[in-house]
Amino acid sequence: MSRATASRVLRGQSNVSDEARDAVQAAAREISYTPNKAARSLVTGRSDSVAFLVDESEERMFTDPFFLGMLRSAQVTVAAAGLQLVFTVTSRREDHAQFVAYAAGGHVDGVLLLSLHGEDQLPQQLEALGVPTVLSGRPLSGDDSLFYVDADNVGGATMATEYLFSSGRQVVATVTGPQDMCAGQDRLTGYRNALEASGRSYDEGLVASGEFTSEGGYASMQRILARRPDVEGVFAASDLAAIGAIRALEEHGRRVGRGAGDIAVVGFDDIRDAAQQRPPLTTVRQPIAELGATMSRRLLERLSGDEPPHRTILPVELVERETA
Amino acid sequence: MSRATASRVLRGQSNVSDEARDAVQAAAREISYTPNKAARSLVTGRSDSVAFLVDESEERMFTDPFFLGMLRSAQVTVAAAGLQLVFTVTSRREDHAQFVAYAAGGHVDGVLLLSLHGEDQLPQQLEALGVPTVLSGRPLSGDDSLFYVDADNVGGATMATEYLFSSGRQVVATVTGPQDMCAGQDRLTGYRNALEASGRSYDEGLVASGEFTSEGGYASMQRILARRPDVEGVFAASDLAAIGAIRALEEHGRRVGRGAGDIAVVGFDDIRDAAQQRPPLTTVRQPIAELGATMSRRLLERLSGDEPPHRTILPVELVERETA
DNA sequence: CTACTGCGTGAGAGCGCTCTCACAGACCTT
DNA sequence: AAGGTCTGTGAGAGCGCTCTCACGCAGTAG
Repeated sequence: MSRATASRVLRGQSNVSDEARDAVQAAAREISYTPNKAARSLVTGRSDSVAFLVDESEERMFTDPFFLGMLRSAQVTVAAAGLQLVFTVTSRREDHAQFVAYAAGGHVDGVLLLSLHGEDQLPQQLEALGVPTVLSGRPLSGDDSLFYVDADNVGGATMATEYLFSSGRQVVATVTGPQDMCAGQDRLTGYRNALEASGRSYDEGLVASGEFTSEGGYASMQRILARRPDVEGVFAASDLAAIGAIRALEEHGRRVGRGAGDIAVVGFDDIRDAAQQRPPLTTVRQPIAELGATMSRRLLERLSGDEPPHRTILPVELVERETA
Repeated sequence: MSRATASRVLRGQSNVSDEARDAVQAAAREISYTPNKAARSLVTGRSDSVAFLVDESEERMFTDPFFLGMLRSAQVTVAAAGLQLVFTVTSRREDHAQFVAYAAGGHVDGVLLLSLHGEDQLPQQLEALGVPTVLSGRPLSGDDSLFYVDADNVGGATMATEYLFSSGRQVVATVTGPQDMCAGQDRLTGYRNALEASGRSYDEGLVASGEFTSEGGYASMQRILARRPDVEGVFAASDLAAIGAIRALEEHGRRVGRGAGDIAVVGFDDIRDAAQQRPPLTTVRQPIAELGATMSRRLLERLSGDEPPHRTILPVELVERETA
C-alpha cells in the first residue's frame, strides 16, 4: 500500500481496486486521518476557498439585508461544495491593492464580488491574474468578458412605476439609488422607460438621488416634497429608501396607502422588514437567496473548468401590500 | 542572497543587515512578490486563520443582530491582526464532528465559539486537540479551564428587574431565554436575585421560557397574560423577545409605557431596532462590539503564546426609553 | 598572536501531499 | 504463441516555503 494509492482513495479517484479502497478507508477511519490542507494546496495550487468580497463600509455590509442575504446563500452554496468562504470587506480604496495581492498569492481560487462602484477595474485585475471572478450586478464598465448575475432591475422598476400609473396616480416621483452603481442606474432607467411607454416626459423635479439607505430615502423625499407637493406616487429604488421616504411623507402629514387620497409608495428588494412595516410595504421582490446561490454556482462552474453563461438575469416580481 | 535571507526579511526577523533587507524588499516590490501561504503553512504548521463558529441555525445566525454584531467585530479585529476569519455555521449536530476533524486537520489556529448549548463538549474536544478556543458566554459545564468572554447577564437582569420594581410595579414577570444556554439561565438568575433582594417570592406563573426570538416572546407573553392578568411589568431576556411580548400585550389591549396604568417592559441587548421601536424600548445594553473584539483579542493572545485571563465579564448598562 | 564570542549568512533538509511515469500482471487480438 | 492493450500499483520527484546548523568574518579578551 503506497502513499500514492492512499492519496487516490482519499481523493475519490476511480482507478483503485475495491480491496485497496476498503483497506485505505478503514485505516483512515482508524486513525481519524485528516488530509493536511496546506500540503495539498501546495501541490495542487488550489486553496479550496473563495472570497466573498464586499466593496462597502462595514456599516453598510452589516446593516443592509441585501448583503446579509447574499452572504448567507453564498456561504451555504460554497460550503456545500466543500469550499471555504473567506469573508472580506474592503471599506477603503487602499484595501483594494491589498486584496489583489492576497488573491494573487493563491489564497483563494475565485472571488464573489459585490457592490462594485463606478468603473472600478478590480474584476479585470483579478481575471488578469487568473482569479475567476463573478460579480453581483452588471459592471458599469460594460465589459463583456466579465461574469455577472443580476436581478432584472430595469424590468422591476418599470413594473413598479407602471403599477403606480395604473392605480391612477399621474405624478409619480422616484427616489433613486446611488448612480455609481448599476442597480441604482438601472432602476432609474426602468422608471424612465415606464414614463416613456406611457407618453409622459421626464421631470427632474420628481427625481432625487440618494443612497440605498433609509436616511437617504428620507432626505430625498423631503427634497421631492419641497419641489413637487403635488406628488401622488413614489417608486423608491430600495426598501430601506422606501421606509425613509414613508417617514418623510408621514411627517408632512401625507397618508401612505392605496386609497384614493393616499400617496402610494413602492419599494424594491422585499427585505424582511418590508412585510412587517406599518403599513406593509408594496415592493418589487428580488430573489436574494437565489441571486447569491446562482453567483456561487457560476463561480464553482468556472473553477471546475466550465464556461458558464457570462450573464444571468433573474426575474423579479411585484408584491402588492398596503402602500400602493 | 539566499532564500533563507529573503525569508528572514519577509518575516520581519531582526537578525538581518540593513543592506540585505533593503535589497530583498526592493526585489520583492519589483516582482510584486507574495509569499505562498500554503507552503508557509506546511512548514510552520499554522494556517493564519481562525474559525468563527456559530452553533445555531442559519436562520438564527442571520436574523439575530447579536450574532451579526459579533461577526462584525470579530472580523475587524481578526483581520487587523492579519489573520483570516473562516465563518462557519453548524446548524446540525452532525456538523460538530465534521468541524472537529476540520480543526484537527490544522485548517484553523483557533476557534471563536458562539452559542454553545447545554453541556456540549465541543470546546473541550477542541482544546484537547490543541486548538485554542474562546467562548462567547460562560460554559454551562462549569469547566474552569475554558476561556470565555461574557456580558454581565446576571447583573443586567437584576438591574432591569429592580428598575421595574422601583417604578412602582409590584407584579413583575419575565420572559426568559432558552434554558440550555448560559445567557438564558443567567438572566433568569438575575431576575430571581432581584426578587430575593426585595423580599419577594418566586412565582412560576410569572415566568415563561421561550426563545430569544420575537415569536418566542409573543407566545411567552400570551401564556403569562392568561395566567396572571394582573401583571404590571415584564423583563424580557432579549430585545427580540421584548418586541414580541409588546405585540402580545397590545393585542390584549394593554398599553405599554412608563405611565401609571401602563405595563412596563424592559428588554436585553439594545439592538438597533430597540431605539427605533414604537415606543422606543427600554433595555439593558450589552456591548456587542466590545464582546466580539475582546473574544478575538483573547484568542489572538493565546495564539501568540500568552495566557490571558480565562474569564472576562463586560459590564452592561440600563438604557431608559419609553417602555419602562 | 591565539582563542573565544557573536552576528549575519548560506546550504540543505524536510513539511505532507499529488502527480507523473514506469511497470507488472491480466486480458485481448491476430 | 507473440504482441498488444488495459488496469492497478509503487517509486520518486517536487510544490515553496521555514528552520536548523555550520561557517566565515568581525570584534573582544587573554
